[in-house]
Amino acid sequence: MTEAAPLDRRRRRRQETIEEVLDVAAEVMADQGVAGLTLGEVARRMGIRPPSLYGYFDGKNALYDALFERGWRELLAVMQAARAACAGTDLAADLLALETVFVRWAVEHPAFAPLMFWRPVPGFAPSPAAYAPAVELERLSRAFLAELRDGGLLAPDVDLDLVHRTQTAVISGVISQQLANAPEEPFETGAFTSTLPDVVAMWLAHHAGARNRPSD
Amino acid sequence: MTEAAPLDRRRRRRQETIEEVLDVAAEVMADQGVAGLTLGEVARRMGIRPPSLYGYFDGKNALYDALFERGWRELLAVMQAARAACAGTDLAADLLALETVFVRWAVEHPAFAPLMFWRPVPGFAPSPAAYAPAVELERLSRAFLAELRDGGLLAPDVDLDLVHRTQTAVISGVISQQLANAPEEPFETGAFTSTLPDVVAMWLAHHAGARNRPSD
DNA sequence: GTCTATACATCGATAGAC
DNA sequence: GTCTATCGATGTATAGAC
Repeated sequence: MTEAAPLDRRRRRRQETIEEVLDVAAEVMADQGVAGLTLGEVARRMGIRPPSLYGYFDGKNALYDALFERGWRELLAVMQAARAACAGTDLAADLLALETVFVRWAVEHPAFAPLMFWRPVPGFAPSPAAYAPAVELERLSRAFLAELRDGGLLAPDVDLDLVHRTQTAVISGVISQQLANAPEEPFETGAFTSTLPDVVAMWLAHHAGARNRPSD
Repeated sequence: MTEAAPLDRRRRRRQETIEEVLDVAAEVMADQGVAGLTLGEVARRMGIRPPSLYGYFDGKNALYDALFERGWRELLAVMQAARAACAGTDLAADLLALETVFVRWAVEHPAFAPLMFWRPVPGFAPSPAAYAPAVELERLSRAFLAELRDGGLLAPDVDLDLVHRTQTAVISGVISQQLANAPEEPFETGAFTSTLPDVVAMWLAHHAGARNRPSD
């Protein structure tokens, strides 16, 4: 009682501080860009000195790694919730809804998205642990593609690997163009995010089985 | 004779030095990433001191600006040459050929592409002059879209603005995914660049007029 | 254990000598 | 046109107070 409890409190407090560092670091990235993150600015906003941060993160790249993992973990949670909320009666509508959630999260988190989808930080490569939620989300995405195939929306003999690559390409294209050319536009009226229904429809039609083509 | 000639030589030599700075800066970006460019490294590789660079470029952002313009100017020249080489007898083949040239240049210039298509440098925004070749290339691209429409490959009442946005989105998506996930893969066998025929076909089919749909 | 204080190297940038 | 000298800011790391 006199030993375990304080240790837990100490650990919890340490974890809270770690979360605060990540919160502030995300704010700095939002203001200065991903590559504009500096430990000094994080420490300044927290009211501490830069060396104190080394008690929680082993340098700047470790902080990037934690931010990379947090971003993918949040996006994974959002996508899992959206997947669970799918009605299942209209797979095409579910597909567009899921892609909408994905793109919306990306453009509404412009501080995280470049770190997660591009490689803006020289010398930083995410660790396998930080990659884990991204891998899990890819597994989820591939499972939904199989559902689309089994539901008759994709051709029965479709190459799921090719389909997955074209899907990530067109979706990441919408995100990249919106973030690079008009990051201030909201999702609803964005010049590129507003093309998402078109893009999803063209992707689906291209990989559709014969029974779903307009001519049938 | 004793005045004009030396002045020309001086100007020419100065221009040669400027080009050398850009060459070396491009090498540094290729090695260290776009954000990893430093004036010290450029000066070191040129055998001069960092302050000497200020005689040619007004700071680091001006160097980025010149690199941004040079990249778009090169890409514009490549695209103009490809456009002139088009046979014109098969517009769909010409389209794929042009997009192939575009994507190939991007993935084969990984040092320039992020600077041109993303925003990896905090605090840097390209000047209107540096944007000029990019604007010219967009004009060229829109003109070709009108040709596709007049040639019957796109619907007669197609929204050229929307078509242009979806086109840039899907093409930049292929480039972004290839550069971010497998930058070392060559264009021919890249996991994402190899989907380019699929992506171009799905884009074209989506915006095609009725006479070009498979059912006709 | 956590923090402050401090030192060190490197970066972009400017001023002024030659 | 190039250099030295120098500045402020930054990332990294160590020493030592509490």
